[in-house]
Order: sequence, then C-alpha cells, then structure tokens
Amino acid sequence: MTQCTPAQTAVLNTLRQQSQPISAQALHGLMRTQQRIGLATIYRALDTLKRLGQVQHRTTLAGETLYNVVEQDQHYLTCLHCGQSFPLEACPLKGLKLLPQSSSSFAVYYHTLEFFGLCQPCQVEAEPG
Amino acid sequence: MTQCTPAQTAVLNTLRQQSQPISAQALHGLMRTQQRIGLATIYRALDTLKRLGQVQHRTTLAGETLYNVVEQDQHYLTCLHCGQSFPLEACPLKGLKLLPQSSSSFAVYYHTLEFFGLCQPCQVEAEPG
DNA sequence: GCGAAAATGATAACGATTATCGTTCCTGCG
DNA sequence: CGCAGGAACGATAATCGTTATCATTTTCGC
Repeated sequence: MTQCTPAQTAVLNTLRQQSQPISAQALHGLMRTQQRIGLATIYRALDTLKRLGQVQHRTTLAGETLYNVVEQDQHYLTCLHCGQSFPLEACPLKGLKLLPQSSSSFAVYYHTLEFFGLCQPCQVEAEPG
Repeated sequence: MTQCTPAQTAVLNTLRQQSQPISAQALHGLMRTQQRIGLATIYRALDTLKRLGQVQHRTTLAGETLYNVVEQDQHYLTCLHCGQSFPLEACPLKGLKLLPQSSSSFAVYYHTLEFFGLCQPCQVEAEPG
C-alpha cells in the first residue's frame, strides 16, 4: 500500500512541482495536457494521498480546496475582506515542544495553521470615516 | 457597523450557546424552531460575522463548514482515516512571541490550527499485517 | 406616516465533489 | 500465450453545501 497506482504517482509528482497549493480542478487542467486522466481519478488519488499523510489541503474563503505536499510546511495570513492569502516565512510551531504528538496516542502527520484578519489595504478601507 | 441586524445578533447568540462548532445548516435547524429565519440569512450573517472577526470556521474532511465564536480558541486533532476530531486541551500557540501580528502590518483577528494523523484505533487498524 | 435603502425568506442556480457504471489495465493461472 | 477476476480508470450523472435572485418586509431619516 506504499503509494501504488500510476495515477497516484502522477498526481504526487505534479503536486511536488507546484510552488503553491493548487485545486483539484487546476491540477486536472495541468495534467490532462500531458496525459489522459479523468477528474475523478485526481480526486481519488488526492483522497488516498491525503489518508497516507503525503498530501494536505486547506479551504479558501471562496470554498475551493487547495492541495499541496506535506513537505511544504507552509502557512498563511488570510484577509477576511479581500480573501487574499499571504504566506508566512516560517512555521511558528517549528521547534515547539508542547505539541500533541509528544503527549498523546494520536499519530500526527502534519498540521495546518492559518491566521485570519485584515491586510493593510483592507484595514485602511475599513477605517471609520 | 458594530453588529447591526437582528439576524446577525440571533446567529451570534445561538453560536455562543454551542459547546462545539456547528454547521450553517444545523444552525438553521436549531434556530428555525425558535423563530422564522431563512437559511440564506444564516449564511449572510455568518459571512458578516466572519468578516468582523467574531466568528471563525473550519472545514471538516467531509466538506462541511463548521462555525464557532472566536472566543472559543479551540483546536483539534483530526483522524485522516475515520474523520473524527478530538479537541486539544490548550492552544499550543498560547503565549508564543513570534506570531505574525507582532511583526507585520497584517491585523490578526484569530487563527486556526489543526493536527492531522491517525487516532489510536485507526493506527491499529492500519498496521501492516 | 412616507419613501428610500437595507435586510429577509423562499427558491433557483451554481460549482465543487462524489457516486455510478461500463471499459481498460494488470496479474495470476491454466 | 490466452483467459478470468479484480482493481483502477474515464466520462458523466447525481449530490449537496453554498450563493444569487427577486419579490416582500422591515428599518430609519425626515
């Protein structure tokens, strides 16, 4: 069960080539130019890879799910007003000792961390006046 | 603009009464027993409250969006296999000094933090054998 | 009380995801 | 080497949470 099917491998490889999280449909758009692959297969592969702890995902304010390989331990500031996401330079949890895996029987593969608020331009815009 | 409409107030109050995050539709189910309120209004109110930084949300593995008031600084361990979520006792970020708000022009209202992996029963089940 | 503007409720529309189903691919065996 | 069984696939239909639409109701300033 160590990452079997060709489709799963292809999806994983394509994901690795991305510098940013990408949606399943965008992934489909990318991959279908190279090979014959169905959207359903992409979703199936992503689901399997997710369960294997190889791929993680987050949901944008617009409701689309973005996927990326777990190795990219990348987190974001997301503006509640304009919806834009700004990547953090480093994971604030890096090096923390009090994380769950050390104290529980739950096996942690990865984590998601996201900050929500207002970006500079939207703060200005929202000012009373 | 400080939390105006009756619907928004009602939604916020109902959310405050919840001990756990709840979906918009479940919220609708709850609230409509007390008063005449449309599902669209719930979504609208949640959206506004979200932008005001009063309400936050997360998306389950099943794809439903769960809402809760920001005061509940609650985070979870979520099992990739069975989908169950287990609340953490404390926020690992509590007291951290290197958080984004201190170093950027981005105004942070709240954050989400979630750990993914396998719960004990699912680990056992997934063991090679 | 009157009119404009905002909010609401019911429902249609939308879009991302999942289920379905016939076909294709792979593997082991005769 | 051909064939049977089972897993994976692709295309598309179905599902379901969310959003848009629109007629109606409520809210406020005047």
